[in-house]
Amino acid sequence: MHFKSLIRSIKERREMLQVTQETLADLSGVGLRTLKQFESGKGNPTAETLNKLGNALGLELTFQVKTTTAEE
Amino acid sequence: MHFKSLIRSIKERREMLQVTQETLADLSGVGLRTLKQFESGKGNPTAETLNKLGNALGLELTFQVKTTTAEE
DNA sequence: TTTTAAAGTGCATTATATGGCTCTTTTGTA
DNA sequence: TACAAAAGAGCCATATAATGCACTTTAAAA
Repeated sequence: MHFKSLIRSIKERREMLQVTQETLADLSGVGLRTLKQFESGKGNPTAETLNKLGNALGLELTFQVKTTTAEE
Repeated sequence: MHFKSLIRSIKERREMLQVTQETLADLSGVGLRTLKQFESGKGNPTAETLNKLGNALGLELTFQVKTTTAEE
């Protein structure tokens, strides 16, 4: 699934800030169980949930125009 | 809700490309009913649904680091 | 090692997103 | 105006996201 990269962003940012899943769950208002699911590669988060997590980590969920440059 | 801006992106892009809701629904695989809901300001789309719509429109769902005014 | 905090999982319940069908409202055009 | 296409909304069945609780696994420190 595509949101894997979104979750990766969450996880990387969380770890960069040295915040535990539990703390992030508390700060964001997202259930710990839910956050664990995402970071272990499962689930299909809603925009609201992604926003909550993003807000707590200083990340903003956006649509970017895909520039058809080369590959990655 | 925050995903309003995401939906706005979808809608603006769709209209810019002169694609109807129905066509976008077909192209993206998202139900027409669901797309209508979003564009009329309701609902809480999942990452998967946002991705489907984004893919059909050349938009990519990403997390951006929030820069408060000046930073690098 | 042993201990312990953090992370991951199974199960059950509740809340809600999805999507088809149908009808109404809005909008653009002749 | 009138008409047709597009957009919006109500109803509702189904699928699944969110969540808590209890348990297991992992990893890092003592």
